[in-house]
Amino acid sequence: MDSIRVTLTDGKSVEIRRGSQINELASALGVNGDVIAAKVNRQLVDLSRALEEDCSIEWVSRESADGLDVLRHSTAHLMAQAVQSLFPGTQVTIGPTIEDGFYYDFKREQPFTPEEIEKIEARMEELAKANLKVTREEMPKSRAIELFRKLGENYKVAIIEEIPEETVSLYRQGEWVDLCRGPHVPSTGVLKAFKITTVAGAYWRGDEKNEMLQRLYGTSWPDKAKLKEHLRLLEEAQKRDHRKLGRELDLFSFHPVAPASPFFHPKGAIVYNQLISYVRSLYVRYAYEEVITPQILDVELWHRSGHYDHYRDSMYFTEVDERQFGVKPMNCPGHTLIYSSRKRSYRDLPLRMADFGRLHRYERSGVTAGLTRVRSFSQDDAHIFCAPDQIESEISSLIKMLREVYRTFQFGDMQVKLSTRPKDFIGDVEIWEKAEAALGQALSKERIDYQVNPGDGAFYGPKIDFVVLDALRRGWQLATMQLDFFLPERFELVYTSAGGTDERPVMIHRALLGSIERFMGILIEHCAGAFPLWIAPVQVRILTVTDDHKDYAKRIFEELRNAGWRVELDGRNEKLGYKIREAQLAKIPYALIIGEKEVQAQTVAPRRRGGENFPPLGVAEFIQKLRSEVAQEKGAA
RNA sequence: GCUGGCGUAGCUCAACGGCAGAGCAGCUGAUUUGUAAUCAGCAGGUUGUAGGUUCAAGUCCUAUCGCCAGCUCCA
Repeated sequence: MDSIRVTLTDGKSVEIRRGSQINELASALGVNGDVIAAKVNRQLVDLSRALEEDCSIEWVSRESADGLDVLRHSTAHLMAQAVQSLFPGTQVTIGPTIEDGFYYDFKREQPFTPEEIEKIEARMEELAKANLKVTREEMPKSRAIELFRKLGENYKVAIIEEIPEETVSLYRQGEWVDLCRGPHVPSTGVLKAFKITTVAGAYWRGDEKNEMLQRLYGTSWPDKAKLKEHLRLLEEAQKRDHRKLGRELDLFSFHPVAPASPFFHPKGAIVYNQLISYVRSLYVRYAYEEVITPQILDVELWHRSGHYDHYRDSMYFTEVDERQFGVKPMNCPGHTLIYSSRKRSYRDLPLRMADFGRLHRYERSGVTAGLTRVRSFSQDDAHIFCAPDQIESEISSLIKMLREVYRTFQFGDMQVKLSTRPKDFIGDVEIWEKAEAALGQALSKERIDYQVNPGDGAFYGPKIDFVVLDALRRGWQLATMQLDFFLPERFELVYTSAGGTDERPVMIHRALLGSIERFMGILIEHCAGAFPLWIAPVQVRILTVTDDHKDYAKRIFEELRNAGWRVELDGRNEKLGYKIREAQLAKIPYALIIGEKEVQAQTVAPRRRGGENFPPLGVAEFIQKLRSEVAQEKGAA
C-alpha cells in the first residue's frame, strides 16, 4: 500500500494513504471541530487538500490568528455571494481581510442602501445555514478568463490577467464561484457570527483616477459572544470619541469660519498647555533649547528648502508689499537659519532646537477629523543638528525620552518601524548605510523589537516611526525620528571640525507627542476624558452641603487656589447628591465635601472621581496628598 | 478632491408635503438638603445657507457651506 508519513505538532507522526484528504486525517485523529484549516509544511491550506508527500501538519483553529483570517476571508465570500444573488449584474472585484474584519468591493451603479444591507445580512445568514460545501478547483488561466468573461466579471478577468502563474484557483460554494487563492473554511456553516459594519466608496485599485466601487465592510468572529464583545468595544470607542467628550467637557469647539481648526476653550487650553509644559520640563533634562520663529516667511525660503516644489499644495500663501510669503507648514527651514546665524563648531553639536510654533497645512476637506487631523496645529517639534557619528547616541537618548513620555501617559506596548533608503534618494549610499546602521544599533541597544520597511524612507533620509496602543488597543503613530541629509545640503550648513575643516551636519527631525492637537485627541480617548490629576482642567471641586458652610468652603477654596491648584467652588443651593453627580460627570478628580462635621473639625472630606471616599483631613494634608499624587503620575525622573 | 450619509433650541432627539415639539442644560422662584438627578414656572427656532417646485416645504429638487464614514494623499 502506498502511504506517506505525516508529522504532527506534538512530534508524533502517523502513516496515511497517499492522496488522502486532510479532513480524513482530522476525523481519524478526532481533531477538535474548531479546526477550519491546516498548515502543511507551514503553508496554510484547505482541509480538503489531498496529501501527496511526507509532510508536517499543524491544525489551524478558528480562534487562532490564521484561523480568524480564513474565517473572515470566507465571510467576505459569503457576503459577495449574497450580494450577487440579490443584485444580479453586480460585479465582484476584491475582498481581502483587514484588522478585525474584511471588506469586499463591488461594481454596481447604485450605492447600497441601509435596507439593502439588511437584506444582504439576512441572505448571508440563509447561505450560512444552508451549510454549502466550499470547494477548491484549479484551472489554467485561459480557462478561468473565459469563465469569468462569460459571467461578465470584467474586474476578475483583469485580475487574472495580471497573475503570473499559469494556473489559478477558484472556490465554489453552491452556485457561486470566485477567483481566490484561499484557503477557506470547509463549508459556509462554519460562519456563525458576522455583521456588515459600514458602506463606503472606494476606487478600483485605490487610484482616484479609476472608477469608484461600492465597498462593504464587515466583521466576523468564531462565535456570537466574540462578535458581541467586538461591537461593544466599537460602541465604547464611540462613547470615548474625543469630539463628543470635547463638547461635553467644554474643552474645544469648531466653527465653520475656520474649517478643521479647533477653538480651545479655557478648559481645553489648560490641557493643551499642560502637555507643552510637561514636554518643556523634559527639554531641561535632555538639554534642548527652545526657539521662537516667524509664522510667515518669504517664498524664497520655501523655494530653497524644497517645500515649494514638493509641498506647495499643502501650504497657505499670502502677498504683502508685492512680496509673496508662505505660512510655515514646518519649522525646519527657520531652524536652519538660526543654525547658520553664526559660525558653528563641532563643540556646539549636537544642537537640539525645539519649537512649539504654530503650523498651518492645507489638508483636503475629506481627510480632516476632529483634533486628529487639523489644518492649524503645533508640534513638540525639534531639530537636532549633529555630526554623523552622533546619530546613534542621539537616537538612543530620544528613545529614553520617549519611554518616559509613554510611561507618564500610560500607553502600552509600542510597535517600531525603521524605513530605509527608497529608490529615489539624495546623498551618498555610504552615508545612508551608515545612518541606517546607526538607527538599527540604537534600537537594538535600547532592546526594541522593530520591523524594517525597506525602501519606505523619505528621499532625504531614513526614519523610525513609533506606534503606540491606547486603552482600547488601537494603534496611533505619535513619535517619529527622521534623518535628513537634504536640508543641511540645501542650506549649506557646516560646522568646523576638530581638524579645522568644514563638515556638514545631519539634521534629525523629531517629535514625541507629534501634533499637540492630535495627541490631545488621542489622550482624551485613551483616558475617556478622565484626565490624570496633573492635566485635569479642574482638579478639585468643593461642594457645600448647605449655605451655612459657604464661608468655610470659600476659605478652603482660596487656600487651594493660592497654593496653585485648579479649583472650583460649587456653593449652589442644591442637594449634595446632585452636586456629586455633576462633579463626577465633569470627571473632576476630587470633590471636597464641606458640611457641618468638616466646619466643626476644620477638615475637608475628599471623594475621588469614581466614588472612593477618604477620611476627612486638614487642607494642608490634602494639598500634600495632591502633590504626591501629581509627583507619582509624572513619574520621578 | 472623490463616493455615500447627515445638518431641526446650547446638547440628545421628535414632527404621513398641512399650526415646529419633548427631555436635559439655561433663567426665575420655592426648598437648606451628607455621597450619582427636589419641585414649579419662564424663556429658547428665518429647521446650516441661497435658489426652485407646490395652494402649502423641516420634509421634494438644485447649488453651496459644514460635519460624519471611507477612498486618496501625507516631500
